[in-house]
Amino acid sequence: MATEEEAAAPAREMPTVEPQVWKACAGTAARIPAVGSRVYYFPQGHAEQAGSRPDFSTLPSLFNAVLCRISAVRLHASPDTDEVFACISLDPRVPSADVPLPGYMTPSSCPSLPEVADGGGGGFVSFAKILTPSDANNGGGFSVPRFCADSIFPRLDFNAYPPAQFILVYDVHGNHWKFRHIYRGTPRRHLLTTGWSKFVNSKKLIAGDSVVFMRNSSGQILVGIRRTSRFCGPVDYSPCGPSAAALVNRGSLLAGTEGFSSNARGRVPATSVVAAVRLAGMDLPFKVLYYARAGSSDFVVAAESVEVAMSVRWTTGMRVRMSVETEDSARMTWYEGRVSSVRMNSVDLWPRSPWRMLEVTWDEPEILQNVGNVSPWQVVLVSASPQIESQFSVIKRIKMLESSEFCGDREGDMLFPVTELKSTIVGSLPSSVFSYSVFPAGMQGARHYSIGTPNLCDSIMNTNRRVLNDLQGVNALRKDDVFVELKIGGTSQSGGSSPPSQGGIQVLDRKIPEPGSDPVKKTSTGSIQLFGQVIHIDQPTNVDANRESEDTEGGDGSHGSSFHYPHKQLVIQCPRVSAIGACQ
Amino acid sequence: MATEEEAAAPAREMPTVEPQVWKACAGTAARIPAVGSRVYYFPQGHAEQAGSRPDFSTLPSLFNAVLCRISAVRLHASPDTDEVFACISLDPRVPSADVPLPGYMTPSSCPSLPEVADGGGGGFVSFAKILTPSDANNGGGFSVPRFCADSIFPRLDFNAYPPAQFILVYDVHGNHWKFRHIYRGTPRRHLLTTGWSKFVNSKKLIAGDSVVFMRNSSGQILVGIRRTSRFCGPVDYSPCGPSAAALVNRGSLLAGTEGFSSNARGRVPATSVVAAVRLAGMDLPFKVLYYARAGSSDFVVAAESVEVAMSVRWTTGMRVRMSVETEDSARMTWYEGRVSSVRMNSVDLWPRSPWRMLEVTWDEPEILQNVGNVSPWQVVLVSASPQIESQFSVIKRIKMLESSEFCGDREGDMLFPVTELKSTIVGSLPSSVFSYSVFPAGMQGARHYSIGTPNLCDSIMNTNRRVLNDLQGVNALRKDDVFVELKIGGTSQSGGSSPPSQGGIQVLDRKIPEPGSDPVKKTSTGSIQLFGQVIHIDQPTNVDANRESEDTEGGDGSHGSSFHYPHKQLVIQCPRVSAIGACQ
DNA sequence: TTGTCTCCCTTCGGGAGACAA
DNA sequence: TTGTCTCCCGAAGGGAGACAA
Repeated sequence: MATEEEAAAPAREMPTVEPQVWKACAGTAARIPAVGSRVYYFPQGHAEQAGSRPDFSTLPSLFNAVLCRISAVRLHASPDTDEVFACISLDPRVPSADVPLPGYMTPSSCPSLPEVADGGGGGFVSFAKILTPSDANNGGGFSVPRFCADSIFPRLDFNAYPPAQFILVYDVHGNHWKFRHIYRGTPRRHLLTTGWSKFVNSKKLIAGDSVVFMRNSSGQILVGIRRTSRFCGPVDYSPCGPSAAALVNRGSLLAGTEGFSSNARGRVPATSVVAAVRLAGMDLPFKVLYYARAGSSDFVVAAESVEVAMSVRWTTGMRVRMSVETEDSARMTWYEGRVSSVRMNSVDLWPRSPWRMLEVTWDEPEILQNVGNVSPWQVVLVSASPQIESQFSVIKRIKMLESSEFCGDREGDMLFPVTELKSTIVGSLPSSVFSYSVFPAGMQGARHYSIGTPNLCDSIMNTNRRVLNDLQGVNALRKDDVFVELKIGGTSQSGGSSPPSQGGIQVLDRKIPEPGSDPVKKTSTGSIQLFGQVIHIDQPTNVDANRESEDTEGGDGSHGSSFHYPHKQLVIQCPRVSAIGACQ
Repeated sequence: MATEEEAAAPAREMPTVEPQVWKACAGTAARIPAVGSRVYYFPQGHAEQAGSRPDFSTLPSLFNAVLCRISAVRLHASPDTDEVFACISLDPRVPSADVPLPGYMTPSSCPSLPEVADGGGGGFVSFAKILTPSDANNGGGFSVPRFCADSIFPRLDFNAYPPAQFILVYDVHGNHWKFRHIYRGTPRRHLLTTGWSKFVNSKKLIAGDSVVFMRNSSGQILVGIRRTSRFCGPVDYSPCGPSAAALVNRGSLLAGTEGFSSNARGRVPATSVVAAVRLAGMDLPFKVLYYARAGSSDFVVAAESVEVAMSVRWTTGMRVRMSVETEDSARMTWYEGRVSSVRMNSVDLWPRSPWRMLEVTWDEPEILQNVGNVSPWQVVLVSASPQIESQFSVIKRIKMLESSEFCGDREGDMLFPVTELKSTIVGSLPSSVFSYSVFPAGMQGARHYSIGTPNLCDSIMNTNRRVLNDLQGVNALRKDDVFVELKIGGTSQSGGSSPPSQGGIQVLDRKIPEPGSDPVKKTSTGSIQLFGQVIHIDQPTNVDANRESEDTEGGDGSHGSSFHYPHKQLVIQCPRVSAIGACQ
C-alpha cells in the first residue's frame, strides 16, 4: 500500500546521460578508459579532486597506484550544476589476460565510447561557446555564433519580419527551455532573447562558463553546461549505489545543506576518496567519480599509457610536449617545454610517486601558468637532450647518468632504492616494477632515440603485488623491442606528417579489442604503438591525424567548433613506441 | 593535517536553538515531555507525520504504543524553513521505578523546560503575528501591531521626522536582517518597510504564516517563523546522529534535491518512521523528530496522561472539552462537543488502537472542522451522560452497558476481547492492561461521577510486556480510590474556580518527581490528580488557572500576545483523578 | 488600531539598433 | 562576424497617505 513516492524515493537512481551528449559536454580533454581496459588508479590524483584534504591516517596501508580493470562506467550529469561526470567502477582484482572479464569487450556495457557515426552533419552535432559578459551579465540575450545557428538551430525564415522563431532546447536532465531566436541588428546577427536570461539565472551561469548546444539525430536541440573552474563545492550524489559512495552520504548531506566553503576546488568529498583508497587497498572493487573539468588531471589512467611513460628515465632538460585543451574545450593544442626538475623525494604520504613528478618550464609560461607539475604520461617526450643544439651536452648528460646510477634490473637503484621504499610508512607494500630508463640519443641523431634498451631501473611506483606481477610481462616483451622515429608522424606506417599546429597526433581511434585478447597483449604480438596509437601490423589501420573538420565552418576558426568529435577516447600521450607488459 | 573543512564537515551537528526561542516559535500547543519522564510512543501518530505512508510490512511485529523514557531532547530549527522541531531520544527499556535513570531529574539535561524567569517584561518577550495578505503579498511592508512595537522593538524617537529607525533582527540561525521601522500614515501606525520584502521572499513567507518577534534578555531582537500547514516536503536533516536517522539519509538526500511532492503533509520521511518503529520493537533506544505544528497531534505523550485517559470507558454521548490553540498559537481556547462514536474495530495495522479512537461532534463544528478523530488524552471528560438534562437517558445508558458487557477484570470483554486481540497480525504481542471503565454518574448528580470503581475492563491498548507489568500496579492501587468532583477547579484544594472562557485548567505546573518515585505512584500515596494536575496532599500546591497575563496589552485582546509563556510543559488533558498503574 | 487600497516614483529587466573590434 | 554600448519602454518593486473595518 506504499504510495508511489515511497516506492520511488529510496530506489531513485541517478539518471544517466547519453554518451554523445556527455562527451560533447565534457569537452575534448575528457577521456574515460573503456570498460574492460586496464588502468592505474592514482589515489594522489583522486585526492586532488577532493574539496578538502583527505585524511588517510586511518588506512592500514597506502600506495601510489593500483592496477585495476574498469568494470563499469556510468555517465551522469549533476542535478545542481548540469556538469557531467562519470562514475567509474574499478576492480583491482585484475584477472589474467587469458581469462576475459565478464563484461569485458562488450561494447554495450561500455557507454564511454560513442562511435560517432558519421563525420558530417548527419547525426549528432554540437557547438560550445564560452559565455561573454554580454551573454551572461546583462539583461540582454545571447549572441549566437553564426556557425551554431546554421548547424544546430532550426533554419530561420529570413523572409519573415523580423526573422525570428522560438526554439525548444532540452538540458541534460530532459527539462526544456524555450528561447526566442531572432536574426536582427545592423549588421544582422543571430541572438537568443526571450527566455535566455531565465536560463542564465536558473543555471547560475557566469561569464566564462560555456554552453554546449547540440542537435541529436532526432533533431532535438540540447544544451549542456561546462563551468569555469571557480564555483564548486562538493557535490556528491552518490549515484553509484551503496558501495564506496555510501560511506559518504552523511557528509555530503550536510555539505549540500549550506555553503560549505564554496571556493573548494574539488567536487568529491574527501571521505569518498579515503573510502575508495581503503577498498582498493583491500583488493575490493570500488567506484570513483570523475568530473571532466579543465585543469583536473585524470587519476584513472590507461595502464598502457602509464607503463610506456614510466619506461622513460625522466631527467632534467628533456624537451616535452603536452596537449592542452583550447579555451573552449573544442580542440587540443600542443605546448612545448623543458623538464626543469624531476621529483625524486617523497611528497607527503606518497613516497616516490610518479604523480606530477615532472616540473616543466614551458615555452609559453603565460598560457600554462596554471599548470603545475605534470605526470609523465601527460607529456610527450620530444627530445631527451637538454639542448637540442648541443650534442656535447647530451653526451655529457648521458655519461653523467651512467656513471651515477644508470642501473639494470637489479634491485637497489640509488635514485629510487627499493630498500628505502620498504622503510617508508608504506612499507607493507612491496616495491614495484616499472622499468625506468633513459634511452641514449644519437643513434639516429639527437631527435631520435630508441626504446627498450635493457637498461631498466627499478620503478618509482611502489604499489602492490598486482603491479609486481607485471614485471614478468615487461621482461618477456623485451624481445619485441622496436625502434621508431621520434618525429611526429614520421613512421612509414602513418604516411604523411601531421602539422603540429593542428595538434599533431592526439587521437587514438581506439578499437574495442576482441574478447580474450588484451590491448597491450595485442601490441606485443601483432602491432606497435606510436604515441599511444596502436598500429596493427596485420590489418589496415586508419592512422590519419584526425584533424578537426572545420571545412563547414570556414573563416579563421579562431572560435573553434566541436562540430563533431573525432574518436579520441583514449589519448595516450606517451613518448614513443614501446612494447611492454602483457597484462596478467 | 586535515583542514578545518574536513574536520568540520562530517562532524557538523545541527545547531540547537535556545529553549526560550524554540518555545516561542513552537507556540503554546507544543509540549515536549521532560527528560526522564515516562511517555508513550504511538507509531500511528508518528506515521501521520510522515510525508508518505510508511511501509511497516517489513517489520516483524507492530504495536499500538510503547512505554518509553525520554533520554534526551534536542531543540533545532530547520535550516530551510526556520521551523522549529525537536529531536527526542526515547528509550523503551524503562527501568523500574526504584532505580532512577541517569539524567533523570537533572533539569540541566532537559532543554525542553525553560523556566520562564519572570512574569513581567524583564527577560524574554515574544509576539507572534499571522501574516496578512498585505504583509506577505504586496510589495509593501509589514504592519507592526502596536504591542509588538512597544514591547519588543527599540523605542522610536517620535520627535524625529519621520519617526523611523533601522532595527537589526536575528533569525533562528543567527543570521541578521535589517528592517526599517517607521511610524507613519494617518492614523499613525508602526510599519516595517525597507528590508521586509527581502525577508519575506527569502523565507518564502505567505499570508497565513506567522512571524514571531522576540527580544531576549540581552536586548537582541529575534525573529522566528511558524508556517501554516500547507507548504511541506520532507525535510530531514537527521540532526540526531547516526542511529535511527542514519537509515534515512539516502532517501532524504534525494528528496532534498528536487521537489519530491511538495504538497506532502509530513515533514518526516516515511522510512524514518519505520526505522523508529523497528528499533522500538526491538527494545532499542530510538529517536524521533517532532515538529511542533498546528494540527499535528503529539505522538509522544506523557504516560500519566495516557494512563489516566485510558482509565475511562469511553462511550458515545459523553461530553468532552478539548483545548485548541488560538489561530496565532498564542493561547489555548476550549471547545466542547459530544462523543459521537468510539472506534472499536481495527484501523489498518492498528488493532484496537486508542489513537484517535474518539469521534466528536463539536458544538462549533465550523471552527473545528479540520479536527478529525481525537485520542482520549486530548480531551477532558465533562460529563459521561449523553444528555445532561436527561437523568433518564443516563441511567438507561448505564443499564444498557451493564446488560451488554459491563465486565470486571476477567478476560474476554466483549467489546475488546483479549482472545480476539491475540488473533490479529500482532499476535506476537501480549494483550495489554489499561483499565477501561465507565463510571456511573448520578451519585452526586449528573455532573459528578466517581472513579475507581472495580468495574474495569481490559484495555484496548495491546502493547508489549513493559506495559503488561502495570496490571499489578493497577490492582494494587484500587484501594486508594478517591472521589473527586468533575467540575473544573471545583475541589476543596484548589479553592476558586477558573472561568472556562479563559481556558480553564489547561496548564500543569509540572514538578519533576523525586528519584525513585513515580508521579502516578505518588498519586496513590500522598496526592490526587485533578484534570491531570497532581495535587500533593501533604504540601502546598499552586493550582491557579494560569491565565495569560494580558494586563500589559489591554484592549480587546483580539490579537493575543504570547508576551510570556506560563509553565505548561505537560498539559495533561485527562478527564479526572485516577489512581492506576504504578510503573514498574 | 490595523488591513487594504490606490497612487506614484524608482528600479530593473530586457529588447532594439549603433558601433567598434 | 560578434562583443559591447546606449537607448528606451514596460513591468515590477516598494514607500506613502487615504480610508474603512
